[in-house]
Amino acid sequence: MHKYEVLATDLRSLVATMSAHEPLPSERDLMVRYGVSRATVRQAIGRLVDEGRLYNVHGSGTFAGSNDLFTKSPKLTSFTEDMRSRGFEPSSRVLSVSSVRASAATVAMLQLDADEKCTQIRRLRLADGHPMALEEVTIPARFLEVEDFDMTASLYEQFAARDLDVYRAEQEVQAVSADSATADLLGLAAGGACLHVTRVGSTRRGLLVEHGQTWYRGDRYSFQFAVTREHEK
Amino acid sequence: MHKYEVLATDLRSLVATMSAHEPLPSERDLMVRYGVSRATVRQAIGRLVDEGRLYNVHGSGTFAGSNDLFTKSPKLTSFTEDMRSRGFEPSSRVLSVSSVRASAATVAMLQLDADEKCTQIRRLRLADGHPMALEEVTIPARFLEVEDFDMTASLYEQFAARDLDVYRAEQEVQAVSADSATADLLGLAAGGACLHVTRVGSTRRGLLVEHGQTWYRGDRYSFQFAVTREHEK
DNA sequence: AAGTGGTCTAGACCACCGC
DNA sequence: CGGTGGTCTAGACCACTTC
Repeated sequence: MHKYEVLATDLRSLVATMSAHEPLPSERDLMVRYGVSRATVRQAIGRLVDEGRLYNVHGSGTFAGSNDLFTKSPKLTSFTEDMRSRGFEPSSRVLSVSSVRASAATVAMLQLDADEKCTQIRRLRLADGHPMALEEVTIPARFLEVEDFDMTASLYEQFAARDLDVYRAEQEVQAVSADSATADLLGLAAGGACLHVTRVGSTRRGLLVEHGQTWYRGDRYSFQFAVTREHEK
Repeated sequence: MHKYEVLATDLRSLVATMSAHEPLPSERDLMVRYGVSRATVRQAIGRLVDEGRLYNVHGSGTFAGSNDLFTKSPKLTSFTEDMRSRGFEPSSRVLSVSSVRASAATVAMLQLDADEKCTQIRRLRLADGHPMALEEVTIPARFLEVEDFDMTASLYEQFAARDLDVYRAEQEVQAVSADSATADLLGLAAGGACLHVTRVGSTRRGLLVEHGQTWYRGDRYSFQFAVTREHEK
């Protein structure tokens, strides 16, 4: 455990007890209190600023953030983590596991050879036993063969076991009307609105590992995140 | 212009000429080349990592990222900026500017007093002259009075003129079916899918400035962003 | 073992804010 | 003016990868 992590953890607790716009002790104050250098203090504070818990005002101080609603910045989460954090108990029903040749879209997204063999998994994702999303994931077979897929384990665990941890994903979100097959599976009226998410997952080293599509029930699922302006002021 | 910004700009150009997974010169190399300290080099590189242009591998090096499609992290943009970056020419048609009492939702979102007077603006947003989104923004009247709203200027410019630059926004995205009035305005079939975005905008100091709702045409608008795992490894 | 990024120190000066 | 955060330096040692 590094010093800035210890400090960041401490500050998180401190900030939790503070009200909005209340000032944090100054950086120079914190460095003597914790017996660390200012760079270390700043690294810890920077972390909390990224999390939306603090904000800096040049020349004035560092202050507690204002919103406790959904302060978090967007993070890569699995369906399981996502549902747990929303207070649902996740489960899933595997609809099919098959060997397919990559579609043109997958070839482009994952930069594959034309018609490369892939493993495709379709799952119905449930929250507290009710359909929440329909998911289709396509993975180059050289990363995961059909016969190696373990229906009882999470996909990301299986990636991790192969040293293919998905670290970064690019997502595209769109509103669509459910076709009848999708609506059926999700328990939605035909033509009901769905949140359609396309995802390309890659490892920390940029290896493109998975191409996923998910259709979330529009009436049960929403997606939250914070955005900021890039320029500092 | 600070040194790390100069370096970051230089590195952005360099990275643009590199192919995926190609190694960047080492940090120690860059510090002698540019005559700066290692901390400065790391600040510049850190910036580019945040932008998705580079990634670090502890013990091995820093490398060019892999995707040129939509590498950017989510940023706060105005409709105007958003459309321009997609290659459309934005315009808008003001539907109404009115004085309203804050709805329960707005009161909660902006932490207002009950029934506080607000200015509400409804606009149809166009891209290349075609309807793209319907937008409704509610602003406490103490920030912007109805009679002070300038229909010819951008809303964010008017905020800026009052030192109320929106720096951070929390958004919630959902798929909904358009009601008939909305569908009419957007030129959509009744019940067509819309991307519904709720936004709470705040200044750098956390002052809650605006509560907005936007309905984007599902068939013309999508929303892209990258996410990463939070833990470093 | 050599080279890389990750953490950390103990300073310094600058830019900005509030009194 | 004093205090604050923002930038920068010139080191040091650690952890990790590669050979």
